[in-house]
Amino acid sequence: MKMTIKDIARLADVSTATVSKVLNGKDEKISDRTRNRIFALVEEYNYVPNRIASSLVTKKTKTLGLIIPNIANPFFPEIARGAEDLANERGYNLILCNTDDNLEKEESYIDMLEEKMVDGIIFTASSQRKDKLDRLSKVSVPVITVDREVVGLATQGKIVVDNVKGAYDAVNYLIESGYEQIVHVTGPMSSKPARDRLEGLKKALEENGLIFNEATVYSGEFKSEWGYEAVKQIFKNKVEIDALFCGNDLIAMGALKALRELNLDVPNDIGLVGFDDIYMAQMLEPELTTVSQPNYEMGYQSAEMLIDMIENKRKEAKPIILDTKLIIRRSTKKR
Amino acid sequence: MKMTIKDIARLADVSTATVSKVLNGKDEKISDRTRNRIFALVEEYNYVPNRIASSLVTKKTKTLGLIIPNIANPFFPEIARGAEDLANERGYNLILCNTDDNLEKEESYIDMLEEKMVDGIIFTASSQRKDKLDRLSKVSVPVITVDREVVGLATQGKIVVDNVKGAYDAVNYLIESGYEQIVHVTGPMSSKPARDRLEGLKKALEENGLIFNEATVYSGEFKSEWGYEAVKQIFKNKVEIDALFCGNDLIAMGALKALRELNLDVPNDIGLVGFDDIYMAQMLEPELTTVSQPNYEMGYQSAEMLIDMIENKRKEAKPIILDTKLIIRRSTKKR
DNA sequence: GTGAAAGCGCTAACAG
DNA sequence: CTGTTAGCGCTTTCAC
Repeated sequence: MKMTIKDIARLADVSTATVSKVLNGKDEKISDRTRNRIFALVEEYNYVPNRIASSLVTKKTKTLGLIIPNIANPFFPEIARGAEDLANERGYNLILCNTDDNLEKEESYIDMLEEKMVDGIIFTASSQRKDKLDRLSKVSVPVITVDREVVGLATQGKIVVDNVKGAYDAVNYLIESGYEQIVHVTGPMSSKPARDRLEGLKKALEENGLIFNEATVYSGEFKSEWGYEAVKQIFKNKVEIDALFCGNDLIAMGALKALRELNLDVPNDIGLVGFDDIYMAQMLEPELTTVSQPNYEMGYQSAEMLIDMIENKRKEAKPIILDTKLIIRRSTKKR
Repeated sequence: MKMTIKDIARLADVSTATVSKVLNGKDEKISDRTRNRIFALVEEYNYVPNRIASSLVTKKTKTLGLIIPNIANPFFPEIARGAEDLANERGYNLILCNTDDNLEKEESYIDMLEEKMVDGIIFTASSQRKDKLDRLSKVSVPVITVDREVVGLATQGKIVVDNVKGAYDAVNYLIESGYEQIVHVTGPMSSKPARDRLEGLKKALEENGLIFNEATVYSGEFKSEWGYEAVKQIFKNKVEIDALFCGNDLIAMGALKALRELNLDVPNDIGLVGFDDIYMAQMLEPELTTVSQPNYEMGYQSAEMLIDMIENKRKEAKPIILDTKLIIRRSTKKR
């Protein structure tokens, strides 16, 4: 039978208030005798406090929502793990929500999370269109946006990576290595990271006196299938291209597969660079040169920022911009 | 300001009981007029019901716990995704817990989940030792164990994969292909899947008239690092070996890397087979022959079984044993 | 059709 | 040092 605080109180011959104080460590003025008696009873009867009941009065659930497009996408597990680790350290739990980049699912999860009275939400948005996301601006708990920021959502916390610089570094490195005809295969331009990475690419080209050509950008999805398809498409016609800068590692993986089928050697015929440094990147043959994103760190810091906001340890949430790092492996070489 | 059911009741000039009924669809005998009035108010004032409060009375949280070793391990995201999908379909949420195969963390998460009154738990255990897991047998909600069963935990639901058969098929195929000196690099023997896969290996050897030799089993961890290290270890001495059957794909990936460094060709010098068919397997060079596990399905079915149990739609939970499938790719060949 | 009232299990003043 | 009391926001009989 399930024990309640009342049962323990009765058995210990004290009031529920006393038990509550002891259990919550607010027991400076409780005698050791009763404290010990209570703990013994709790142990003996295997009493488990009902946090639902206490949440109802404290208005804190110690639960956060984590809204991401898809945990099965290798980009997100590290973020989730980082967030969960920090949350756990601070005594919070995480509710996992997969949206498939679908606005309706996003809104429905936000509703559920609010109903369950989560203390805050970590959110990787599918869309940048503020108007579509006005549901988000009505949320009554703190929200941290991670990776893909929601433009126009001013009041909330934000953790992003410097995608412009990351792409700039990568392309710069390609050019320095002697690659000259760089094609960019990337995700949808509705996504901020895709736009930022494109911007970094342009900047690097310009600074090196190369002209940017719209036609060298293949925008599709952040998936390996798209990388594969794009490469097949690109090489259907005779083209002059010696390097592929991919919007993320999944695209690069698909591209690599297609290049192999086309009997093109990486890095000798074509230099290949990805973005993200997912675990897989180092397992490819050749190992993939890529731009590493601190995913675990992003998750960890987003949870930290969020909990700080919840507990008022941080008044104003200024955006955190994390640095990327170019990881040079064997899919590129000096020529 | 946050609306409560009282506010809506007052505004609609009805009792909270009526509002509650309408909101929960128990409104057969409520007039359309009041029903509509209530819905209008809910809309207008953006009323969000407090599920914490209702959980307190209904004793249902519509929340499940998902306890896994590590979401960053590529084996688990698919399971998590499957479980979350079904949960979402049925109106449940999932709390994510990473244990790192650590018993203490497992117990602490179980405690947290019970305190938060989850309706059930999906659990991938780190250990098979029943005695150490007696915390689990005291849990007051339904538990489904996935992938790694907890021996001796009779009353609960169970979803596993036929690891014996999976391994048997793989090794049988290796032998049929002409490989004869098969070494097994696998995870810890404290894990049931590792033991079962070893059993399948033995069975296949025996049936083919080959003798099994303890010394050909390298038991370590289910990680790529171990696969790498094991191969280096194996080839330190002159050895006769023409195939590597790995306990999982991560191990196979590490092994592949080491083999490459040793200038051994896969599949010509060495045939390589993994287990799991994680997404990465098809991206390797050569693409990895492996035993596919229905991970998404496992997650999905475990959540389904669990929710059925919670809602009494399933009285007794008989174990579900899912089939594996040998996926032949280019890391093995007929010789 | 609808409402009054009791209570879910806990915390938080405040009083003593 | 400890207990009394009054809720938290909701659901659920049962009565009208």
